[in-house]
Amino acid sequence: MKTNELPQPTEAELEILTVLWEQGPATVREVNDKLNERRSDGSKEIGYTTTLKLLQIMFEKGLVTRNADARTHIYSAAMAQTDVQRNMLQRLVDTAFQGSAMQMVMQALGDHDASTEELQEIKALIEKVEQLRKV
Amino acid sequence: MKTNELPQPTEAELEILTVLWEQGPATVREVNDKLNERRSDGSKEIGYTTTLKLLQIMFEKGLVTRNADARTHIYSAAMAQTDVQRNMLQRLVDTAFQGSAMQMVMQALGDHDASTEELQEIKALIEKVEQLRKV
DNA sequence: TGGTGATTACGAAGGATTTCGTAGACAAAT
DNA sequence: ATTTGTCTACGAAATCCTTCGTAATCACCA
Repeated sequence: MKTNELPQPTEAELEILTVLWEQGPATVREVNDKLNERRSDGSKEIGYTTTLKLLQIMFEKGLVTRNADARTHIYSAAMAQTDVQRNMLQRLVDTAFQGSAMQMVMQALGDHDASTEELQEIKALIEKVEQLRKV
Repeated sequence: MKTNELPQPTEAELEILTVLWEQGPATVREVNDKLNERRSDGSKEIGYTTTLKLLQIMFEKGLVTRNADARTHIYSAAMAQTDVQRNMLQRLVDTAFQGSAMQMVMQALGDHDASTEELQEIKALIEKVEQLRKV
């Protein structure tokens, strides 16, 4: 397992991590079931051994930990969801927005319909930052 | 060339598109040179035929167009930078933020140091949206 | 005890991405 | 005309990701 590297989960790995973040520690069977539940669309079912193999690889990469005391192992996400989100977002900003996070934010605000509450929340955050800055 | 599909440029493809967006239409040689210029780090130089092959593949995918009138072809980005940014951002929001663009915005605002001007810009945008909503 | 079902480990196939070597065509210069 | 250099096209190697089949192991229970 490499040290000191940012987690760069792939598409399938991110799906599994999302399940673990939502459900907490889980067995392969539980992860696989959840994965197929949220696949309500017509897409093909994911085989059990596919999920198993992915979790084994993720374990080697350090993306998950596992408790192998019992025969049926229990897997857990190795890092907080917000940390992974932060890294993925940073990567997108670097590669697609030439490092300009604000340009990205402007685009997101323009494209998406924020609720009144969300806009208030963002304004509040901005004002908090501004207050901190004035002092 | 497939129709009606969202552009999903890979890492290397995005780098090439960025060059084309910055420079405008360019030859393989020009793209390759720019690619290696911006690689100021210690990473290995990209070979000419590597860039050529990528542009040929991108042409087949419809990511770029080309003028093949002359022996030396001229390549252009097939879509606007903002459109590609929009798609990539949407994809990240869907996969990593469970579709919550606002959660993503909040995280970006929290993580990055926005300048006072940028914060003003964002506030102005929010207020514009709110005004539109009141009417 | 012997069979049934679940679990892990392993390997490998298939596809996509990135890389580059080589061959053939063409143009300019000597 | 021959050489030299640049360009395109093509194929293929190396790597990664996703998928699953198979074999071995274990637990349970009839």
